[in-house]
Amino acid sequence: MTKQEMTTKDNIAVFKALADPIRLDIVRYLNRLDHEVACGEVGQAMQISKTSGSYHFKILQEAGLITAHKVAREKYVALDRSTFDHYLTHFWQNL
Amino acid sequence: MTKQEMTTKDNIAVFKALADPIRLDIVRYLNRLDHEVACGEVGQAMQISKTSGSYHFKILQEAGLITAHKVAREKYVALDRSTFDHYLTHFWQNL
DNA sequence: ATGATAGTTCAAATACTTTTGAACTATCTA
DNA sequence: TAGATAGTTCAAAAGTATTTGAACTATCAT
Repeated sequence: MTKQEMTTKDNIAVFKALADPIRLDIVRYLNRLDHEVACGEVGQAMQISKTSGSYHFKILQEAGLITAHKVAREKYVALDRSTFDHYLTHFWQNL
Repeated sequence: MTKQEMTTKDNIAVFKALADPIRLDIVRYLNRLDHEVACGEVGQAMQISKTSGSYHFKILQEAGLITAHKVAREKYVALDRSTFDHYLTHFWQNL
């Protein structure tokens, strides 16, 4: 996706995803660890149910804030720092 | 407010404020103009009712994203770029 | 003083987000 | 194969956010 193709929609999805205390905690956790972690481990650390975890990871993923890949039973997630950089760090450039 | 006093709450208010298409449009408008504008002018440009405008400006103001001061009947608003810089541009430092 | 303009407040209505538990798929371990 | 574990999906319930119109305050112009 090029800069010219950026829409308000993308922007909004990113800010919506970050506008929640649980999801911001997940982001903090993944940032500290700085490597792939299974959803279950994160969910336990956040003390949320697996259903709630599944919901929040989906929102972060759809906003492009995390990458995910499944290995057998487990889904490993990590921050996609390029998305943070694009929409936050370079906010004024991409507004 | 010092960096040490930053709470999740502030963070969330900023992201919530930006997680709305109308408010993001207001931010774009104020960014382009880059000077104080009366709420009414912005509201007209956004094609929203004055009640809706009042609501959205309040949310932006409470998040610290705009400054406002009243001159007689009119309320003039402008972006508070330091808040954007703090929470967006320097996101990782203040996470 | 009267009438218009800028903005706020309130409460009701609508729309959207999040949580919950049960049922489900797929994988693992014994 | 049976039972456990990781995660998803669904629908209902609960919780929030947004819009609306009417009533209001304060200022402005005649």
